[in-house]
Amino acid sequence: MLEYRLPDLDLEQIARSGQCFCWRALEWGGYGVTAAGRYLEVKQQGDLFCFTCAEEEFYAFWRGYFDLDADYGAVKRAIDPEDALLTRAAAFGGGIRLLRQDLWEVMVCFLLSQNNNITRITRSVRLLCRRWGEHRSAPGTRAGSYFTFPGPDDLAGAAQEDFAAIGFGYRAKYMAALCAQMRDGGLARLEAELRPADGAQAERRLMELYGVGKKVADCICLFGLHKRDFFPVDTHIRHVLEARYPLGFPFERYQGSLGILQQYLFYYDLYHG
DNA sequence: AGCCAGGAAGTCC
DNA sequence: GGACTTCATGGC
Repeated sequence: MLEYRLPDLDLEQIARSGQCFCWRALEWGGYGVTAAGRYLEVKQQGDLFCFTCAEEEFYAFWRGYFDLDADYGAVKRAIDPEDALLTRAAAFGGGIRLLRQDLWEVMVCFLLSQNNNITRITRSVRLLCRRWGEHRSAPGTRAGSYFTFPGPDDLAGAAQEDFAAIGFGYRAKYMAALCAQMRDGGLARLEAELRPADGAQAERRLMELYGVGKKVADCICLFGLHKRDFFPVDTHIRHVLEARYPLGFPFERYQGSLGILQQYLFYYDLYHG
């Protein structure tokens, strides 16, 4: 059990932020986090966090996952104090961080996200993992075991109908096509192409995938490739931009952290009273 | 309480 | 511009 005091981090906000769909709220107040074949339980009390992993694994993986090397306080301080909405949004959802998630997991989750809601996406992902993921034991955690997120090769035996049956709806055909393309090294080749690419190239390449339009491609770039200047525009953000930034959002001013501000605005629009 | 309509982090044709 | 799957959600 590891304990750290960490700034600018709020587990509940991240869990509800809609950037990840593999977190589970546990009865005792902690969260079970599945990512890239690993599992961790973490509990927050104020700015004090208890992690179930060993220090070694924390530094090797989870520190990066939670993006703990980035200075979110600096991002918030750089917000124009005359921008009342952004200031309020950052105060309201200031515990959100951009997780460094697994690319494949993000691709699948956001392929599912179109015309869908967070609750239902989470449910579909849970069913996907339970059916095709690997059941592993997790000593030192309260749950004791977890299911990994199945990779494209794990899903070789899954048909379009199987995806439809776990709530994918009409998106099942996108998922089947994605799995077919990403099997047998396809995913590794795509990732090798995307990582070094600039934002525009990565976005264009992702949009070639069936079922991936600009919005989903932008989410994959932001959450799956950690390209921090993507600013996905969905129905909520579109509404905010139209209502609150009639002269245009100051994209140039916030180069380098646009994705974080997008998260603050999205979360604020979704949950503030 | 139980039903029903509108809507959900959009994309394809 | 219309169709698309399904279902949690809120209004009545």
